[in-house]
Amino acid sequence: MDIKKTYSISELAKEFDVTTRSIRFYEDQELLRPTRRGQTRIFSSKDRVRLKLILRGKRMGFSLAETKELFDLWDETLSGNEKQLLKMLTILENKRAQLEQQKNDIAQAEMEMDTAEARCREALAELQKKKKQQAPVKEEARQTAEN
Amino acid sequence: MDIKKTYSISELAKEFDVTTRSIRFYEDQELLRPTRRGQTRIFSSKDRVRLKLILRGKRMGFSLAETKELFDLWDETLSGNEKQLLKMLTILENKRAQLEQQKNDIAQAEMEMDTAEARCREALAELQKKKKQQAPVKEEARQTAEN
DNA sequence: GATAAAGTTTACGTAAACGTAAAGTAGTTT
DNA sequence: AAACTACTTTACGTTTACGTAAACTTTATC
Repeated sequence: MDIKKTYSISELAKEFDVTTRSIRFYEDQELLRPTRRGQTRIFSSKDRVRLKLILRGKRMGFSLAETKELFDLWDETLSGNEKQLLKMLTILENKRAQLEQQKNDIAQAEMEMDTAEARCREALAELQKKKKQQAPVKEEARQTAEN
Repeated sequence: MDIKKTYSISELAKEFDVTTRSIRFYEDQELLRPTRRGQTRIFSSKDRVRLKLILRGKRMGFSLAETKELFDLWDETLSGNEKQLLKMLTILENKRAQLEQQKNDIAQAEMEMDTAEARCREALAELQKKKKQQAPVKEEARQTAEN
């Protein structure tokens, strides 16, 4: 199905640029459930997907506990009990609200960064003007320097 | 001219739903710089804005250190040194890249939540069908119960 | 068969972001 | 004046998410 069936710990660590320590920690917290050959961990492509989700969750500001809760809930829905299904739906709604908030936050931040950048560029332009007054440059030289 | 000139610590705490402990911590970390009347803190509307920014930063997954760095850099640009201005511009570019990443993450998450929700609803529909088969209900009764 | 390479467990350490007493001050209400 | 309220400082405690070192095993290579 996927590109590959199993992965070693360092393969995953390299691919996602995390330490093996982190991966072991995620297993300890029961976010990953690798099998074993001897004492060596063997990760499935499902584990790989989960790792990807964990890291995306982190970038979005989710704690490992939150992510684990989602994983567990999702697993429970697969053995479809009605109560779990309904709970999952409400949690999904909550998460959606969170995402909306984040989108607003990002939009705001982008606007403020626009004005901040504009002010920076203005200030820089001012400095350039002063420089020119102090040390005016011949036209020919300026043309090449502006490149 | 804002709504008000100064704020007490508990006013801000209430407005933004944080503890006074947190606000004092932010001051300790030099993200806020309230003045004092005696030993009592007095927050300006600038502090209020910064608090808002701090909290938004947190929601976006920024550490207090990151936010402080931005504050400090911004302050330095106001006393416009060229080097600082250029540094600010490059940092702004980095932040923009971060925001792009976050927007991608959010979009991905939304898609996956869509499919997750769909599966939940399907599973629920299946359960409803089984229920009906086990205990079929009279039409009239169902009509009112469905409300 | 020595040695390196990649894996393991155990366990103490750490940075961030507060929580939570404890104990004191300053103003103001009864 | 006693009590209440809002504020303060000091300082130790806690959770999260790993870092880091020490001391093995297992497997591949020279």
